[in-house]
Amino acid sequence: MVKIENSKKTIMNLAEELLQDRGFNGFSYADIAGQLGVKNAAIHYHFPSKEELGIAVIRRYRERFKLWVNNSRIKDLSYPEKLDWFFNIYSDFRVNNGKVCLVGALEVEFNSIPEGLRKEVESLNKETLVWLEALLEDGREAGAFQFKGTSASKAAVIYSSVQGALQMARALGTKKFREVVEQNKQDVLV
Amino acid sequence: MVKIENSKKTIMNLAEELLQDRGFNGFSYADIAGQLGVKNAAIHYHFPSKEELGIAVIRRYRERFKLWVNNSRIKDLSYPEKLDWFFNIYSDFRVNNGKVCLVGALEVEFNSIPEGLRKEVESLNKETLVWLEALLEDGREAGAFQFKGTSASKAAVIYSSVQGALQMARALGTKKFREVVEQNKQDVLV
DNA sequence: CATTTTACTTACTAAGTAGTAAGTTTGTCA
DNA sequence: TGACAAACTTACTACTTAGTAAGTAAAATG
Repeated sequence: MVKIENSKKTIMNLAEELLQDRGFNGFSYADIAGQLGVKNAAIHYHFPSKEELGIAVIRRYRERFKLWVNNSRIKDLSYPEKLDWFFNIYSDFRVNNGKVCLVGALEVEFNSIPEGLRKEVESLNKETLVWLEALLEDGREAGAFQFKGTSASKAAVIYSSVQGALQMARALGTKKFREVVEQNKQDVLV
Repeated sequence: MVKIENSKKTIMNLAEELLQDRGFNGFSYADIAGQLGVKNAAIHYHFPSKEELGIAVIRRYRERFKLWVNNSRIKDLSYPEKLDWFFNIYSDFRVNNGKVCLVGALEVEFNSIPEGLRKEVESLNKETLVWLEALLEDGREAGAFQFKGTSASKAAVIYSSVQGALQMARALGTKKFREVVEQNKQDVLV
């Protein structure tokens, strides 16, 4: 018997990577078990269904995001620095094996994933937009940002473009992703 | 024996819809055969492998785009009208059963689709960006558009954001997609 | 030390996957 | 009318999928 240390966490880490690499329909329990050197059923012991595994991964991601944005290390940054921090989340995805955003990946498969997963994706998407919208709103009032339209619609453009750019970079390379980030920054920084 | 009229075309139409609805790994030959009322093998007769079917669909889409942009009905439009035409392609996707962009869908699955398909996606993505970049470049010179940065990077932001917004609309609704289109227009129109 | 709980393996099911080979029906054309 | 090709069906293979039930080994607990 092969024992995994910190089983649940390790399985979720792998599932998260696979999700960002191939999407929900693109990986199987066998992929996870294989990489960990255990049998399929060992994964089912910790996460009876694939839906539960997916939900656990996104729920953890949501918690992580909540912790980050409420952490003083990020809360005390200037407005442009906060925006940079946001872009860097996705730059790290790109650099780290060409991952895409969890939200985008699961929304492409939205019509073929379980209900519970869809709800989690919706929540994560909303929470991210709410944070970004507040940043843009406050930053504009403080004179750090400038842009036309509402901060809600500008947040939607920025988030959706970063999401799309991570996907585009799969076909066109990292340079294309960086182009999108730099253009977005130019578009809002005073 | 059930005969399909215009078999190849009908199969490609269905495959395109399924691709935009669930992605490449999200549909099977059985889905197509079932909807057409024929057997699996009938699909294999026209498209021996799933890769060939996928390639055929994207190649046809590329041809269609080429024909459109070279058609006088679009070529003779004003710069803002051309931009509107571009956005309307994707608005139609959204309205028509919440489809997403072929490029985005296949780039999410990029690491788990056949080689030949990846090359087609890359080509379609490039061709779209080249057209949009030229529109922005010429429109800016003519005084119809204004934006910071290069027309290449602005084209990348617009295209990736529309791609991302179609996905986002799956979780957050059509309103969110429209928000992104309107914001993009405000960002470039003088 | 005995018992129970945790974390796995073995062995399986039922369903779905792409793909193939051989046979059948139907329309076309010489 | 006969031959042939096009467009299917039947019947199958080999493989992968999520998920389950029963058994085992090791660690924790009393």
